[in-house]
Amino acid sequence: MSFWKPGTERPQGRVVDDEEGGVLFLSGSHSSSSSSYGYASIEKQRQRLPVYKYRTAILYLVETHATTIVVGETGSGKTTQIPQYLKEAGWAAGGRLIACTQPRRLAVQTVASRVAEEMGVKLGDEVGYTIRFEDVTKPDVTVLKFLTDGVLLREMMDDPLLTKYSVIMVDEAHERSISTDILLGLLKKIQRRRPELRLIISSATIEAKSMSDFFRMRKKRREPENEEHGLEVEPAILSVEGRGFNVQINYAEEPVPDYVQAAVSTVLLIHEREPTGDVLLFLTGQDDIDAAVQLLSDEVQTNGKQSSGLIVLPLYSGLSRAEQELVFSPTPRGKRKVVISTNIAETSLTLEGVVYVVDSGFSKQRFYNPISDIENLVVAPISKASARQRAGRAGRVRPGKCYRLYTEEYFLKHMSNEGIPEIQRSNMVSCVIQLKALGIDNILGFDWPASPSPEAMIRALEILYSLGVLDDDAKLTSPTGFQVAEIPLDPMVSKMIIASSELGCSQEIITIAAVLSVQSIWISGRGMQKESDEAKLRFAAAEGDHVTFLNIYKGFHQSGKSSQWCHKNYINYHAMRKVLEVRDQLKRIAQRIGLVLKSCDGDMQAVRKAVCAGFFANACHLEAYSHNGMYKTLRGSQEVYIHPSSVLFRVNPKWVIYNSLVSTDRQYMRNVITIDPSWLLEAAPHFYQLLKPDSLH
DNA sequence: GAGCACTGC
Repeated sequence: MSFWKPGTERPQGRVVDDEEGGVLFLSGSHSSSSSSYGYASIEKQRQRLPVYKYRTAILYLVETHATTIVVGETGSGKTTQIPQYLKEAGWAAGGRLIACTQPRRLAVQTVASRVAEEMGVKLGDEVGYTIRFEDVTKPDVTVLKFLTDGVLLREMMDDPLLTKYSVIMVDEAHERSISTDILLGLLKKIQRRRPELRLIISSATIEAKSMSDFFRMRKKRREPENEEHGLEVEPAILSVEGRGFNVQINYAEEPVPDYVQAAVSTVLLIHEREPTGDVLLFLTGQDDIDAAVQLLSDEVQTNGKQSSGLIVLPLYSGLSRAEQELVFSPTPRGKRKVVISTNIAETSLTLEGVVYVVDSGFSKQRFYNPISDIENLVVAPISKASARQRAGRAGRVRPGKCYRLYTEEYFLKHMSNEGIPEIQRSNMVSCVIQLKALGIDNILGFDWPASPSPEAMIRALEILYSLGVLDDDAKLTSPTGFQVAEIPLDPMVSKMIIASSELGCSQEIITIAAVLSVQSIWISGRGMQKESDEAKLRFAAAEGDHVTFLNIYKGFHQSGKSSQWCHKNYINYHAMRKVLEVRDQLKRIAQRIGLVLKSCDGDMQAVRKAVCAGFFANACHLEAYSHNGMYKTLRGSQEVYIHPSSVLFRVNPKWVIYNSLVSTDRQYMRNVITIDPSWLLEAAPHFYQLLKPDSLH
């Protein structure tokens, strides 16, 4: 094991043990084995959670502070217990509600049902939840409401001050998702108008200090509003220890030249030298993972003796439901499971039984370039916070070990403390329209927990202006702007839907919008390319991918929404169910905002014009001299190609519009449709007026 | 002839 030096034993050997270790939030004492078996009443179990001994403190802080920040590691029980404490203390009296937000739907559902169970009530009565497509609450009965932060943002459109809530707990704030950040910015504004509202920001990392700075109330001269309420303006910070076990950290002695290879060797070393316990290996994406699975499987084949007993399983979101579920099956006696995963296992999924974590130090991250208006997925180094989170995955059942495929020096000196918040890595178009719809006029002056770049904001304003969603004063136009804001999709898609109402093809366009909003309706898999491609040809339309989607939807509908039909045609049944759900929601919204639901009965010109009305900015022209299918974007003369998965691949029509770009070695257009260039001037005269008329021929 | 980290309304 010369490649590795033994882990540097830190004080208490905790996961959160680095140079900032002693700061303020780490309570040293924690029970290392509080899990016990056998019967215990729910009440006893609740009292055994680390958060229980802070119950009085938390309630006191919430009573006396506008904002309370709770730093708690996984297993502290904060998410399930704090809402119950608040209810027990009377915060839900008088028809008020307590809200607890989560970034993900699954978490909302599981936490809500757990809390309902602990309280001995039926889910949907006193304890309920709301996620997109599912509202499991009862008016005047539900007092504890769990919801995604996105849903709470939507609720603000009807009730900007969130008047029915007495306390709002924003959980997992350290993940810094876009909707969490918007929510935090808006909640800060609400606090000024509603000093009686209490906020609890719950986070797993030590970033609490910057969060505290953000929520510090400025004292206004002459009107010490909050002092009248007897509230502290300074947020309170409380730290609750977790219930994880010690994780011993090991670093690479030297930087590794190839992390996939190093990861595979490390897994084999663990298998050879360490006692039983499953291994979780973090890589960046499907390519890495498939390569590692292959290398390990080869090893098992050729070197059977040492590596027998290894069960190697890949895990990423693109896998089918059944393939994903394999990783949760219990490891047979005498075997060792190795799960090779993307970041999905860092936050979204929890694997029990993991004792060893191998961390490559990388993940795929989205970056947005506001100059080219292109979002890219890039393999980038993770932050210290992520590294700790990954390591913690080894300490859920018993003390574990984490092998970092980078040096300690690299960790200490070169890794950033926190990742870049998503809002600084994304296109801001949806964000801007949401704020506008909530009446925030001065978008550029909005007080964010982390500010997006001015370039990204300006680019978003430009795009929204060209869509006719914002006017010269950057106010929402009526009705288009307000309608776009009501539709929970990218504004370009929303604009397409609105245009389809006038063009008489809204039934078709709503179907297309629903298909575009799911990841992929095709079954992916390396072994079945050929069959899958042949199936695609059965639906292929000369106009392009959007019309092909219509053909598929029609076939699915005519089959009676049959899963066998999907299977036969290499179409993902679950994705199609999702399409139906989204389509239903869009239909309801369209009716509510006064759009005409109408079918164009096969007039695909209307459909193409509607696509044009939303996506005119993505128009491309085939280069005349090009023999390899090179297109240039009209707007920026960017070099782009039709993606091989498109039905128009190798067809290469002269004029196309794409739905999105995928950047690898080239820029590929995904989901492409043919257009007539004269429609561009019709759809967006202001946008294309500078182009010479002859350039459109 | 290529490939989609992960969420969410």
